[in-house]
Amino acid sequence: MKPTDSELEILHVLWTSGPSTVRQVHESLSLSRDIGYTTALKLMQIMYEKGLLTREETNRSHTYAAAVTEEDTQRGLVDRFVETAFRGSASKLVMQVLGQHRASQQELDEIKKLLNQLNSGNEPN
Amino acid sequence: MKPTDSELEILHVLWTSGPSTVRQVHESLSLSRDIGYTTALKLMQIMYEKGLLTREETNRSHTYAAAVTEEDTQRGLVDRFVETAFRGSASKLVMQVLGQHRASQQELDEIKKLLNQLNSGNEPN
DNA sequence: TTGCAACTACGAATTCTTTCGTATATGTTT
DNA sequence: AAACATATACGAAAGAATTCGTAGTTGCAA
Repeated sequence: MKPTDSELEILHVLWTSGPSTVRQVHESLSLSRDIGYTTALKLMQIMYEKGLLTREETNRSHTYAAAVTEEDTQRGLVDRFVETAFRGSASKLVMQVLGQHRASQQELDEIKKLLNQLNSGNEPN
Repeated sequence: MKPTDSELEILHVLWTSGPSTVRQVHESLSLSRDIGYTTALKLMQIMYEKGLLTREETNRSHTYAAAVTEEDTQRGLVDRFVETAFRGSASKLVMQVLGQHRASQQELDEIKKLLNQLNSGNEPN
């Protein structure tokens, strides 16, 4: 259920580029790190067996696609992360992230808007 | 550098309870899951070798303490997590967390306050 | 002082992830 | 058709994490 880091890399390519062949995924991965073609192949085969990917088998080559959505996957990862790293305290995680990473004004505004929605019924800040 | 999940469990006990013997840590871990005494011992020995724990050796038993702070550790974990799970987008992570976990009014207020600080110089929301 | 209880050290099995080499099949080009 | 490029499948090695059994030491109690 929980994708490993390598698996996440592959999922990201597929989420971003849509259904792809091993070659395409491998080329994409190669941009950011050293990885052999058969390594990528093997990873994708295993992910297929695990149900993380679907694939369409043409004669010549297979076309793989993500079997899980980015949203669902991130939700699961966040749950796990809040639990293991912050002992369940989501707000501590949020504080930590906000304190430590630059966000654009627009992003901050979006977060504020969301907060206000979660907040509806209380006097504005 | 990156503690595993098991190592985080142990660090949490030490952060919470302060310096402890293997027995004390083991008892604490036993509350939440099945784990043998020598398993806890081995984990702590390895963490000591890795530099994650310090220890004081009395004749009879050793007293272990966390060699890293909770803050520093969480900072590192967050960095890694933002990178692997959210491709570097901290604000997406924040949105996801806020949307998916209940936070108390007080926590929401704290987050707002922090946002306003990050924001100083702009018209209030 | 003899023996029991509690402790450490260590080796080893298991499982998971990542990696790649090699064998083999299949199109394509000359 | 022969040779070449490109696919897949598969086995296996290497490294990390987790688990626990066993051996051996040490303090304490009867």
